[in-house]
Amino acid sequence: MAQQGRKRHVSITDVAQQAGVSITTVSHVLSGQRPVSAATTAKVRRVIAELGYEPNQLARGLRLQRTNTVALVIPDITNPFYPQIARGLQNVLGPAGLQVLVTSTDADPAVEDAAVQQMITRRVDGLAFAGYQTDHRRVSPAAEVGIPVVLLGGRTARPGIDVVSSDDVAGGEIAAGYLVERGYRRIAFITGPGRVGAPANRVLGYRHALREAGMPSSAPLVVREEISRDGGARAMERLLALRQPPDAVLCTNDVVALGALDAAKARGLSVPGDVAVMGFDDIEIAALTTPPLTTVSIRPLEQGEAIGRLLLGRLDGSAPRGAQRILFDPAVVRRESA
Amino acid sequence: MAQQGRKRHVSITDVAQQAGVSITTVSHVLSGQRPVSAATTAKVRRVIAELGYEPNQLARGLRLQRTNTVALVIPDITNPFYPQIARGLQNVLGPAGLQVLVTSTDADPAVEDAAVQQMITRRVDGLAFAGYQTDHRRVSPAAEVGIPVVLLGGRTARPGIDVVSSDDVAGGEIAAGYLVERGYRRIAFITGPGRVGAPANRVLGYRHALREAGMPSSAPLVVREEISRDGGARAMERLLALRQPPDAVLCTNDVVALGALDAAKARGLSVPGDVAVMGFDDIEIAALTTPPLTTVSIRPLEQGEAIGRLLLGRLDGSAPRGAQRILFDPAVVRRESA
DNA sequence: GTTCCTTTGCAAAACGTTTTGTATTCTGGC
DNA sequence: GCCAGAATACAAAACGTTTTGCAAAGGAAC
Repeated sequence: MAQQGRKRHVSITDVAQQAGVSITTVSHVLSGQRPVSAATTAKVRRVIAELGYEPNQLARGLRLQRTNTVALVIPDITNPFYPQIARGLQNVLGPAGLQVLVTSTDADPAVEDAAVQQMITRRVDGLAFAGYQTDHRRVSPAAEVGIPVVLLGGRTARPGIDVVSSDDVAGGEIAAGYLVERGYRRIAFITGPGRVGAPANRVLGYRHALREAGMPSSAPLVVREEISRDGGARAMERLLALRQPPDAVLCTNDVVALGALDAAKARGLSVPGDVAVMGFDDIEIAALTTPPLTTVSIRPLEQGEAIGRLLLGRLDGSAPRGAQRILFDPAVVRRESA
Repeated sequence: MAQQGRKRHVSITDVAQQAGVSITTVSHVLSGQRPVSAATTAKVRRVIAELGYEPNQLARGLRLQRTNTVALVIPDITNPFYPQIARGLQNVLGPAGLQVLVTSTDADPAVEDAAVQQMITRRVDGLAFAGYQTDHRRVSPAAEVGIPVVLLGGRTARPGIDVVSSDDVAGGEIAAGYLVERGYRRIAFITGPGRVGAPANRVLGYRHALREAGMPSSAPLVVREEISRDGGARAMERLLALRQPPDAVLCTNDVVALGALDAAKARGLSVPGDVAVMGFDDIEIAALTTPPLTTVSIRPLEQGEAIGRLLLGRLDGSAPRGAQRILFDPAVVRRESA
């Protein structure tokens, strides 16, 4: 019987009837938009409490042209990066009464387009979008009808669209800088085969930092391998076999670092005593390796919060006219491997 | 300018005007609810395409009393279990045109109640709810107004509310059965201090399986420790110090198993040669330990899908009247540690 | 006692759909 | 040539709000 749901939803009309006033008056009591006498206010409030009335958000949205809903369109909620984004978003949007509609697209452009379209028909108040190679064309239908859009991880500036992204170049610099500071003299980098995207940018930052420090950062020290645990192990073996092996190695992500750790262990080397290892991304596993992995966090939670603030700013009109681009400096998470 | 969004939303009225027909006709063309002449149909369709018209889901929902939205209320989207649920849910709901509204509550009853209330005012078509100690009272306001509800992980039968849950007792049985089958003769269990919930049920299943196999499953072999990596290590040390140490140990979850692995390694024992180790939950890390951890998956993705199907069944009325309770048998994920 | 504000409450329109009842036109049978 | 019935299109109501324009009532000033 609880299941049956015989109880009808109570509407503003019910309240008005029960209180013996017009729905206008009820609305005004609720919004304070126009003054209502104390007596009437009290009566209406009592009835509202008795009946447990809550305004229908659908009708409200239709009238107000505002749904208090924000869309989050991402490649895959199952990738641990995005739940953090979602959480950050909710952290700042929730207190403002907004809720989050999430869709995973598997980074398929057709699915992405459909999702954006779907969100438009639902009249979401804002859209946070992340693709694989985040492309502003995916979201332009939303932007065109005036929905505030924030792109996550866009590589380059977009025409008039806000972007939140982690600064991978800075990340490479920061990581390398940390190692330099800790006294390592020969710092290697294990990266992927590609020449674009986060891995490439991290190498860029690494090179820059080492150049500044007057240390070598090229040829034998930068090794390209498949981005995987095995790839990391193979790369590490190559580095350790060098005539002048590195005393520290930076890995383009934590999984690769895991492989590097494997290879070092296989050679009987101690980490960080014989060779330091450092990763990127601070995935959950990083805290659980032996030794626990020193890594660089790209602060997804804060990125999510930044997206939320950006959206909120657009909604209440407090944001500047032009597009904003918020870059996050990654942060070193110091554990024991470096 | 893309940002400005001067383009107004196109409504059914615009289409009707442009096509020189009434909005009724446009609606009928779209729904096929009543026949419309071929000529008119063609004309209307052309205009719709030209204008890029898509019905406003808000207005639609208001009229139809159906929003094509399902709420997912969970403790924390950041806990890797729930994104899998979310994904499973979307997998079955998406093709039916439903979208998912997600909220994290941190398992705070006040927040949970607010979230459920919020979802009701949004007139979601269904509600999937998971709490820490999932309690049906949290969701009864929704059930009372006739919103189909599915509880995730409820421990006992609920009055008329569908439940999806993993069968922890069966999980314990399956895990222990697997070890028995592989020839282990002295099987221990590391569990938490509590006497209720998943850990306790797993122990129950384990006991049952061993009793059936005529093996010991009590006193020194079941050890209670804090559920953490360190706790796992301490428990394992106690087990290994026994006069008759076990040849296999089951851990109440993967993190505890990680600790057990640590302790075995510290003693210079090989896994699974000297002692086998097995976990529960199949978290991401499980595949990355050395040796990779054999564990038991509670199949969260499938649970999410089951929730979706349950909800869909309630929505299209194809479900039986009574409440359903779907229990998932966990599945052994065989790797190398046992 | 009239006039003029101020206070208080209501009626009606609008948001964008779907659906029902009805009016018009067409078709064919007689 | 008329009529029944089918085919086609439309007007209007309803979903549940918020907001604007007005009207009624009350009080103060003259």
